[in-house]
Amino acid sequence: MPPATTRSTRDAAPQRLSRPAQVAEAIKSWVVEANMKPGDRLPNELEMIERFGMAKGTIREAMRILEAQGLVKTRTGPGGGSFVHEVSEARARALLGNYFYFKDLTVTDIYQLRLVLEPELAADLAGQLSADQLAALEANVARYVTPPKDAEEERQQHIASLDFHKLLASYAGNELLGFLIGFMAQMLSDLTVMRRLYEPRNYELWKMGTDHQIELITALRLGDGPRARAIMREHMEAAQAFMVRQEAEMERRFLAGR
Amino acid sequence: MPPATTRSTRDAAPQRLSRPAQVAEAIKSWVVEANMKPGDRLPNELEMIERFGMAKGTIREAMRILEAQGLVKTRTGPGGGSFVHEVSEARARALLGNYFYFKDLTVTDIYQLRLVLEPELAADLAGQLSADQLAALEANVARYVTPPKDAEEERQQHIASLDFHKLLASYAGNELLGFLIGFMAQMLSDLTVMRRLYEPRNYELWKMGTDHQIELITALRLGDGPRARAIMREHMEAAQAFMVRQEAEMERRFLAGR
DNA sequence: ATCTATTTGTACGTATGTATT
DNA sequence: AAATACATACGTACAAATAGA
Repeated sequence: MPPATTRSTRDAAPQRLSRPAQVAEAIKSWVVEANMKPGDRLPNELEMIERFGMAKGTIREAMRILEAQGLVKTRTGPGGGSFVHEVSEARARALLGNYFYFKDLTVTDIYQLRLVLEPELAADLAGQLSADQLAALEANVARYVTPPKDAEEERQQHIASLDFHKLLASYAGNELLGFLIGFMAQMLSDLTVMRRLYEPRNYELWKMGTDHQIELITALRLGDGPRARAIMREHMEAAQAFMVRQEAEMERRFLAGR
Repeated sequence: MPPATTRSTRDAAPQRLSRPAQVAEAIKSWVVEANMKPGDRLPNELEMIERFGMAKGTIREAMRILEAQGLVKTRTGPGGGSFVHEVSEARARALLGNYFYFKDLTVTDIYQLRLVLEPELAADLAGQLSADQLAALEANVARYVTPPKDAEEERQQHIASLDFHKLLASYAGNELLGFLIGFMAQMLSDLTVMRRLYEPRNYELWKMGTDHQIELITALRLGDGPRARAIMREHMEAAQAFMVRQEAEMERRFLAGR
């Protein structure tokens, strides 16, 4: 382990960090330099106390910082301790969601991105999915093949249809693209969908949405990239029109992240 | 403040949280429910200790968790304490960067997104920028109007030209789009650009890059959205070809976040 | 099933540091 | 300069969890 004077991964932050934060940064750069992998064990509390020459509480606060960032997990008991941990997607979403909590993202903002990114993903995935993955997509669509009876069911189906996109995102070869699409779907799920429930059930729109997804699965199975892209694009345009009409507002809350 | 039993913003995480984590979550949902804004003050340590009926260390660890997530800042001294804080962009980038630390993002992955997102932003900004903003962009380009003399200068210019995109990102009306473009530029800046320095200075490429940016500024000033989009698209295609040729690898390290 | 060893988790008292008035 | 109001850090004692004998 490097000396406690190792302050930061970069000199970009000239601020005086609190001691726990310094310790946390030191551990981070140690993890990088030692090329530690998820599952690798960090020194235990007592060792840390000795090596850094700091009190127990200070070390514990440092570990909490790393834990909050999703970089370590800690277990009690024999063989316990702190372990390097791969930041989970859920955590990353939550952390990024915190950033946007104070901004006021609109549905329009999100759809501006979905409109170009979702078709991109669809084209990528054409011909790349396993039978299992295609089946999972079909099973998801099955959750909303019947038109909704009431507003509540419509709400649930809307959430479920967003799961379709999360599923696709999880198959992405490009992890950045996959993460973003999953993040946006999560944000939309967390909307107070239809805060004012517009009464006119829109059968046409529901029909179009599910049809798009079914056609999309076919195109993906056949490996027809251009067609998958075009269908997704249409799907997004329809969804956008729907969402914007609802004037749905982003619900301001913090996401949960394990 | 809600009772300490308020565990999480959502019941999505069935895990047993540590007490500090519970306290942190309770405070978060309290901030949301009380609709607190950045700058608002949280109860001080002693009050927290009393309200949650927990020891000082536990409370402090909780505050550290929130601090690590960028949601609060703490000051010592009279009138000090913990304050709600808007998550900074730098912090959000760092936190998201941690997630990708364990994935192996390639330059190709990033460019797949830049290729569609940067032109989108360029089109948005056409006719929207103030004289100051346009001047700032021009000033940035001025940092690399002269061809690089050596590999080191080429590296610096490359970083500087990424700043051009960060600048554009900061002007974005769509905060999600702006954040992403800034994030990607940051990731690229952090690359070990040219780990193997290819010796053939490529004057043509350098020329094309700066010309694109100069033309782009003109299109933005004139409010010609389609043209701005087209130029940026070309710019991205050229940059992608360059980067991929360098076979640049992502440097695995943690970003700094204030 | 019980004990035991290991390691984190919680509690609390005290002293120090820091910024405001 | 001094008093005040806060967080910060330390050290110790004990509680809880978990794996293995």
